[in-house]
Amino acid sequence: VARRPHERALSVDPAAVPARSSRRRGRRLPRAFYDRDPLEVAPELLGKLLVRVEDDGTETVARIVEVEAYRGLDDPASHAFRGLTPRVTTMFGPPGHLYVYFTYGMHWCANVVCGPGLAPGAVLLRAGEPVAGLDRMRARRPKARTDRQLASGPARLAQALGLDRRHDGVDLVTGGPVTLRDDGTPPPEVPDVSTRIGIRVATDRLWRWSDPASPHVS
DNA sequence: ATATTGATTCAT
DNA sequence: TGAATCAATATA
Repeated sequence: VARRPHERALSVDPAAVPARSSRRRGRRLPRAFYDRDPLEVAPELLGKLLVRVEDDGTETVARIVEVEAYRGLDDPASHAFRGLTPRVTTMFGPPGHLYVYFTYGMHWCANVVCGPGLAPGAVLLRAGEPVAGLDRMRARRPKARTDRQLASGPARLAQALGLDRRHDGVDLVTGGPVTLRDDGTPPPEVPDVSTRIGIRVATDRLWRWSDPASPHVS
């Protein structure tokens, strides 16, 4: 039985249409994305969306504009370098989980655990551009005098999204309070590359990447 | 340039 | 049990 054009258009299954948030926020990154060396993953994280969903359903979203790679085996600056300790348990687990640590007596920083396999690597999320939930971010970061200061810095980013000890180990892939999404924005073709910040060892490695076009880099 | 702040780790 | 370390921020 032949269908008229307008009937065709109406034959789309509504259940096949992505949910609103999925359409707007793009697609969740699959496990395989993380299951690689952090040096490969890190620059590809630029442009991705870090999405925090609170218990009441509120979303705060930041676009990643600055990252640093840390490896375990051969990287003295990595928390995993000296082997498995209680703090770095998440880094030694499977890729695609969030590793959140406490530093300088007051700050939390969020990392993405990479691979390959159970190799203890991670990418530190150093800065983001606020995309949604700005009011919530401002409330969490009362000391930010401008919106640029909301998430430009690893501890600022974590604070803006309300990330702390509770989120260490959360799975970014299977759906939960924190996810990473690809809305089609490609990483910069030519990212800025530089040495990592705030470390005292292995300072010569060019393992920091940022978006040269973003004013939100730390 | 400097004060802040406390968990984590390793060495007694 | 104690000292050293620490992938930062805010204010001056």
